[in-house]
Amino acid sequence: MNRVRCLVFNSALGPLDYRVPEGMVVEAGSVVVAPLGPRQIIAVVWDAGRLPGAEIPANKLRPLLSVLPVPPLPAPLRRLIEWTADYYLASLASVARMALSSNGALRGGSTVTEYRLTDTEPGRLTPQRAKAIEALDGQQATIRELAEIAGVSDAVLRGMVNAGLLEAVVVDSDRPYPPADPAFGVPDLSDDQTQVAARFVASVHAHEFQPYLLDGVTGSGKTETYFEAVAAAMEDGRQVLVLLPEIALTETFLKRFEARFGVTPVTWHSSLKSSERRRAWRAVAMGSAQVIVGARSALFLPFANLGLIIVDEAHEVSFKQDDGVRYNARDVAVMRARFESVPVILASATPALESLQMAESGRYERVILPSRFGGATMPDIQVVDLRIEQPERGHWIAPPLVKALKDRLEKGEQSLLFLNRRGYAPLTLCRTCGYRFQCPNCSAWLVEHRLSRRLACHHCGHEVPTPDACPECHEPDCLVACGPGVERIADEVAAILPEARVALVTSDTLTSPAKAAEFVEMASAKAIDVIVGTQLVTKGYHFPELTLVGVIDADMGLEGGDLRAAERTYQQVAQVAGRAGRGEKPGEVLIQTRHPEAPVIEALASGDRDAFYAAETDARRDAGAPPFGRWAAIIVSSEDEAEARDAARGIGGSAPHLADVMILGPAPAPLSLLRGRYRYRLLINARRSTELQRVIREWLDQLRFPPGVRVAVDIDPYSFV
DNA sequence: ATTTTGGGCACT
DNA sequence: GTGCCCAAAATT
Repeated sequence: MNRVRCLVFNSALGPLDYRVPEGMVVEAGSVVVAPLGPRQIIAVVWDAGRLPGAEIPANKLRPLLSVLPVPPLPAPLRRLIEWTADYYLASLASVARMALSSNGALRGGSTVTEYRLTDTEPGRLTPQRAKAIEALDGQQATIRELAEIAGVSDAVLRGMVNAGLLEAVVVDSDRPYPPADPAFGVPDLSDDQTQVAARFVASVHAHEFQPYLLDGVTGSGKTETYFEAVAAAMEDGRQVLVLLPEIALTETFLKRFEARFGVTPVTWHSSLKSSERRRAWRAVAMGSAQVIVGARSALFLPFANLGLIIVDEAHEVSFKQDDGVRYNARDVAVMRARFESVPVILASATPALESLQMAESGRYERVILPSRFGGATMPDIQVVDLRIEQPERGHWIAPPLVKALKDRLEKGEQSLLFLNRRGYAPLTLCRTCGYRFQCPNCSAWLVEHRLSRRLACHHCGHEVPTPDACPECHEPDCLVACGPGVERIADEVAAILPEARVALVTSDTLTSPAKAAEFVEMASAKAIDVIVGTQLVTKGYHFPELTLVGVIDADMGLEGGDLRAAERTYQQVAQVAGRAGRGEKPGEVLIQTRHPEAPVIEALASGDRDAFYAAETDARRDAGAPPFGRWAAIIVSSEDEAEARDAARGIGGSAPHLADVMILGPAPAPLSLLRGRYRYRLLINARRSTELQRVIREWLDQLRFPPGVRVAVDIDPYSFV
């Protein structure tokens, strides 16, 4: 009797056993179709003996229906799925779902129909058709994509197909990607870079697990250095995974890759079209995709033959996923490298304290790129005390920064103002009655977006057009914007420097790769004098003519519900400061703050990174925070406020009493209402030696909750929200 | 998660 | 007895 245990993608179901029918060949990792009641589901055959559960009598087993034409999920990926589920207290099903996130990829051998312009001489053209012909020269894509490129509706293109102006080309959706050439654009490296690269290359060839912490300031050439390791893996015929925070996955990065390897890499991120997703997934699984550059979800791709993992900007908090399975891609990347027996490079100018600690303890090898490449010097950093240098009422740029901006404009140099807040103003209220615009689904204010004339919730996406009158007292023209957002700062710059060309750079303005490219083009052509931007400008863009960086509010990050607020502020300001003076002219950075005496601000001002890390290390040790202690959060949510509260109290009431585990709460979560769900939270602080996951699992396993209540566990949380 | 089953209840 | 609603059980 040939029975197999399978993992199904439904968290409410445990592993299920099936019979393998005569003539069917399966192995661990095979993706199969199985019967479940009257339905057919997709399942993965798992390694015998690795999933718990009682054996079902043989006469109850139903036979598997078929094996899908994809390579079996490799063993290292199966181990990674198990580890991730176990460590983050998630169900195997929810983790496995991430590994098979491209459902279309599972059925093989299909084609897509793409279109391209024919040589047919067009007769008289409608304006729309002329526009399309202009834009689509040399392009080949599906109708929908072409419509996007040309900026016309798909009806226009379908008309052109009928008129013979466009022709159909049937394309194999499994067609291979063009090969990258490790010898294409070999750069001249500095001595430091050469040495570091040589270690990476040796590790790649040795094909053994070794985590590296690649520590080097912005502009020290980390990317060029790890590209040599990428080239080494290519030469060995092995695949490479490069993980980037979503916002750093820019045209700029892809261009640098292309300059080095002759082709753009295969990308993996949330906005891939389903056909691209499918092609990439299959190419990864077949081993034909050499390099995948992707956001955190790329970690769970079924690499056939992985040789190296790189996590760039490894300190980035966005590597921590905060919905669904709450995993930290940086940490999971190291585990994947371990299961794959390959080196992993964590690159950052401002490493996370946890990573430095791992290097300290010898578990990671720290390699340092000490200086800026090409002789550029570090910028000069000044602190502007907002309590003394007060901006005008209703303004946020203090006099010293105003002066510096004017000075740069006169010299024809570029400036960058950084404020990590989208929109015009974070709060809108009525001057007459005091009404405040709040999200109906979340305990958060609606942020005014003046460009789109809307009030928006940044947590759930709720939007309303900005009204003219107060919805409460109906008084017209009584709404006041409170506080700054980047749009408001851009207005302020325009008022101070009427002749300056100001560019606003946020996820609201750079909505497509084309717009991002246009911005980069204008910035390098010096058609922009002042860039006002959010987090987005701190990543992936290189402005050689930029000599002034202004941080509008360095205190903002310190207020939020972030367990690592000081560290994040340090990283964010250091990153944006690193944008200044990357060319030949030296850079200057002005940091506006109300707390110039805060250790993080002092460290930034003096440029003394080690002092900051030392102070932060002490603070964390005292607080029992990572890496010296462990945190976890239990978040209880329900659409019914009382139900959520009761469930949270039930959890609190049955908390284990352990000497080295401290439990705080339950209390309403900082965002006590989020996307229509009321939230309560318990925090658990434990010694590092504690088996925190086991404690929580045993604690929660004995409890039962009403159907509408969700209980989520966040291991090593970042956000206190 | 989705489907099936079965109990309780009103109505014929 | 039948239809209907809802909760509980089963799904391998």
